[in-house]
Amino acid sequence: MAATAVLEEGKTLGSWVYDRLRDDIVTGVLKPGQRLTLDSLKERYAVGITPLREALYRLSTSLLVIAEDQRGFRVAPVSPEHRADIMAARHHIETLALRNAFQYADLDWDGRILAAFHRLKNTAMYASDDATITREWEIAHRDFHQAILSAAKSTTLLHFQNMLWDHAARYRNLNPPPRIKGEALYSEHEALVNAILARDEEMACMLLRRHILGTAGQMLDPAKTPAE
Amino acid sequence: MAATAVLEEGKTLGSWVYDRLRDDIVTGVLKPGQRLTLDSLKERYAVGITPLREALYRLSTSLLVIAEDQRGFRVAPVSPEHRADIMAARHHIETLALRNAFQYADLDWDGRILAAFHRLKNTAMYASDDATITREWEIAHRDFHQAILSAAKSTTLLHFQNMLWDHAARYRNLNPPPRIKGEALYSEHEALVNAILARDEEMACMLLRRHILGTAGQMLDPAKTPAE
DNA sequence: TGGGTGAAAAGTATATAAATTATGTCCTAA
DNA sequence: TTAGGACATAATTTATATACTTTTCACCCA
Repeated sequence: MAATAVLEEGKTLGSWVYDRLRDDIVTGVLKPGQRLTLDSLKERYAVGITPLREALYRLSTSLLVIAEDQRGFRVAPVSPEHRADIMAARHHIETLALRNAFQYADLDWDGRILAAFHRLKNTAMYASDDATITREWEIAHRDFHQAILSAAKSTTLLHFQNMLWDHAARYRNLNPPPRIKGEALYSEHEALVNAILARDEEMACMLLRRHILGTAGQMLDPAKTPAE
Repeated sequence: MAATAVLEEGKTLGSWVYDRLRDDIVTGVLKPGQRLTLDSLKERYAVGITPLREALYRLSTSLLVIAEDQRGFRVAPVSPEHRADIMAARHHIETLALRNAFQYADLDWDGRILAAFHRLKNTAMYASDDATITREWEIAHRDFHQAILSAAKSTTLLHFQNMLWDHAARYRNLNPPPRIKGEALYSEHEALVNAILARDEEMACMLLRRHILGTAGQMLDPAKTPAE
């Protein structure tokens, strides 16, 4: 099971297993609400208990893991309400970060956006089974959205955006949008790029909002999965 | 130096030392940028290295501590720019949370606000030296602001607000506002309470903004310490 | 059925060992 | 003489193994 990821130079086992755990939670390999016993994780990742605990505590602060004193750890549960809350917060935070980015707009920003968009549109979104999202697309997608906000100077907002992204990505992976919707994403991303290149801040914010929250109809039903 | 705080039933040493560390960082006992060697902390708090590391990693996710692989931990540094960023983010997040709270306004909310305000206004802000803020006021102040937002249902925004509060409180403690400014706080808080009781959302948001960011003159100089 | 008991499982903390980073000295070369 | 680099040593961080505590759960008895 364990990916072949290798411990990089200068990194600690704790950081390595932190990345692995976050990844497995976000991709849904570790299920929401699932109990995370140290013994099973120790075996799964082939590391000692100490780095494991350290990684789990780190994840608990970003709410991907729930830690309870004397009772161990479990994957954070999911719910339609929590999903709606995450998406709403993400919309607010990313809008703020985008407006912040517009204040420092320059050609480098445009360049990063164009490069990330180029990669994104040339990366397949669905795996051969048509139901799961590929890892490559997931990475390209994240890089694209980070490029969009990369001119922003507010490290605090960017840190929050980062946290929220993991949660949003988890919901997306747990319930991937239908293929038809997936194809609409291309034009949504493209429109966003064009609005930014044209320095149309209001348009860009509006498009980002729609992109995150989906259309009005979907917003009313928090159980539905809006596009990403 | 160590407070007489005692380990509660059901709590772990790790959680206890986490609270102590956060407290010592926020109150400025542990200085910004200061190196946190495990040996010195082990001695200071009289706990083993394992719970210490777990606590430090938790604090690193909320950016109060910087953790670097193989190089240990240090207290997060401060700067006028970071301070301005924290205050701006706090203003944004708390405004969003306040608007969220207004959606669920009810008499219980009013009651919590009145009770918290009553305690706050009857708690001394400055210690006998006139230069440091008392612990009691700090707690009452935090409780008051949490009461203001307590009707909000967005757990995500409230979580961010919580993180930001610690950072803001640290800056406040590192450079306490002058006594004259401190006395103006009473009326600022009171006006906020009145606006909420009157269900005047726009007024409340405006007052909260001014409360967090201070007056226009102070905003121009990020080195200045606006009121809280 | 319901509650207590005890064994097993799981979490927590310490001490120890291993690996990495930082420090300081000495030597060489300009 | 001094700047720079290599080496050895000390300090520190990281990881493991082990001991200890708490929780969980199945079982038994009332």
